[in-house]
Amino acid sequence: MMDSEKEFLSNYKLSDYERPSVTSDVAAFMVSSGDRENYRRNPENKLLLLLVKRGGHPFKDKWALPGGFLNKGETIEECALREIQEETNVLPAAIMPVGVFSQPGRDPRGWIISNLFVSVIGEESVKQMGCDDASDAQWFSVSFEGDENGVYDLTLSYEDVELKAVLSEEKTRFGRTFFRIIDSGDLAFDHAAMIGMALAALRSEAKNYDMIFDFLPEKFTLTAFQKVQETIMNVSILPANFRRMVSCYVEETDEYVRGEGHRPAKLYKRKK
Amino acid sequence: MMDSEKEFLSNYKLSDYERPSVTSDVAAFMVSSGDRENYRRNPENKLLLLLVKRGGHPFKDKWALPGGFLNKGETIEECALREIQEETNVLPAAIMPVGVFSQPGRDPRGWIISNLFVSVIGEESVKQMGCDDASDAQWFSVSFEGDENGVYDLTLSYEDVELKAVLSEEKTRFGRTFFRIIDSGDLAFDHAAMIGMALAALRSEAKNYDMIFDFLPEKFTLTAFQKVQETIMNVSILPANFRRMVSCYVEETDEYVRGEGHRPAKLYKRKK
DNA sequence: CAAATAGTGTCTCTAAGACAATATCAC
DNA sequence: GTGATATTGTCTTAGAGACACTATTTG
Repeated sequence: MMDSEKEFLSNYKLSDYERPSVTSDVAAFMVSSGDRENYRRNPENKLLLLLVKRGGHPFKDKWALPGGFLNKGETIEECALREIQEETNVLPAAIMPVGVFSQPGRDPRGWIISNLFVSVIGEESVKQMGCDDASDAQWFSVSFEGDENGVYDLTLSYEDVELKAVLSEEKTRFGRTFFRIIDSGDLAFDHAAMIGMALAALRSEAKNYDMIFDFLPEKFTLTAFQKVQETIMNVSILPANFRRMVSCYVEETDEYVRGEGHRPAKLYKRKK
Repeated sequence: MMDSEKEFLSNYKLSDYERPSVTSDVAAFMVSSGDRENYRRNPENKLLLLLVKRGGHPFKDKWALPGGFLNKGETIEECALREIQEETNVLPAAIMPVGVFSQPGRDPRGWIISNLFVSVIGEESVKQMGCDDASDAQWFSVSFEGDENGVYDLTLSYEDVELKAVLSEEKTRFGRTFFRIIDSGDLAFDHAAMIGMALAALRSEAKNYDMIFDFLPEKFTLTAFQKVQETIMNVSILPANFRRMVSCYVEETDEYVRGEGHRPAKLYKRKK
């Protein structure tokens, strides 16, 4: 007879059942300001996603989201932060949970459940760390557009590497969107579907402006702010309206950006 | 030397690392129409949550969300649906993922990660299955209100059982809300925090109207629709405005509800 | 008729989109 | 001055909240 909880727990064994391995994978995004085509024109922005080239089987030489196995004593969030720091040397300010992937057979190595996160990294912090072109981790520029039937083309490109995947958008009864893989391209595992969900989560979150600050340095112009928003959402916004909408989230500084070949822009910072 | 992926996988072993146990837990909600205080007055609604009384250690005789361990070969969603069906004999139309709880030490039995889902069950289907008062599974009526400091009182009551927990609302950098337990009341594990998150997810989702239909029978009056919405969101809405807002989600039938002591109401059904 | 809910019409206010106009710099 | 961005002002429109009003039934 075991009466006390203490006694019960000291005799308790979890190990009779088979257990899955658990991973955290991260879709880390960055917005980079590209080159300017003209000395006085503002640069175009690109949305970048970090991928790592797999060195071993399975999916050897294919590209995958960074991630790794959960260690005992850490949360899945800590695991995600650790993995992204190992790849980039940057510790992101925050990560956002996107979903759990537990479909049997999704990983040929066995029973593996993956927790997907989105993280946002500022261009500044990545530049400081330098970028090793020979590394197996690279930032790919993202293009993700859907047609009226919910078929999305995902194109990821970095120098002469171009990964193309095709996804089909599905809705759950609760209105959540997820993606079914039509063509995985050269992406490992079910990571094409993960990237789709991560992009959808990123775009939906970007409406709140709050997360946009993670892409920006401490002080920024409203135009830079707007370009980041437009790049993520893949839309264009009239400057007058954008300024009105974000006015309650930012406050002026007394600094300006000069020497750009046109009217100087006031620098703002996040309010509160 | 292993060159082929096939060869690699046939030799691959996942079992060298310790692995966590994984569960799916479900916050199953129902809206019941209570008694009417007056022969011609419409009944008040109550939001109900299904809890099970724990028969064994740990947390023996405390109340918990229904849930159980993930089996090999099923997704966490299938596991959640299976668990809710085992407890209620009802298979919900849909479940919604809410979050993953992986804090070390959250379960005294060991390393256990829990996937939380919300499900919505129609009053009709529960009534059909009958309700066993001697069962260890019971529907508790929910009260969940916060003050201006983000401190929430969660009260769950069923007959003479009253569970009271206190939670503090926290925001992640990405604007997600979660809850820290101040006082767990008589709820097992970290389930008080889970219930808080489930309620927040339910309320946020209820804004879309879509999920409200899962609480309703196939044909319903607009007033019934509105009461469900008001019960979940804990707000009150002017009928004229509510009708305007939902008009695009419903379509008329030619049936009426008569004999209620006042003007008959037209029955509607979900559009498309 | 009284009590209650069912259902409609319309005023106002606000937030977002469109667009015009002005301001200011580097060259 | 020219070419570019920065910044402001205002018209319009869509949607939500408030509220007054009418309609219909049962006891």
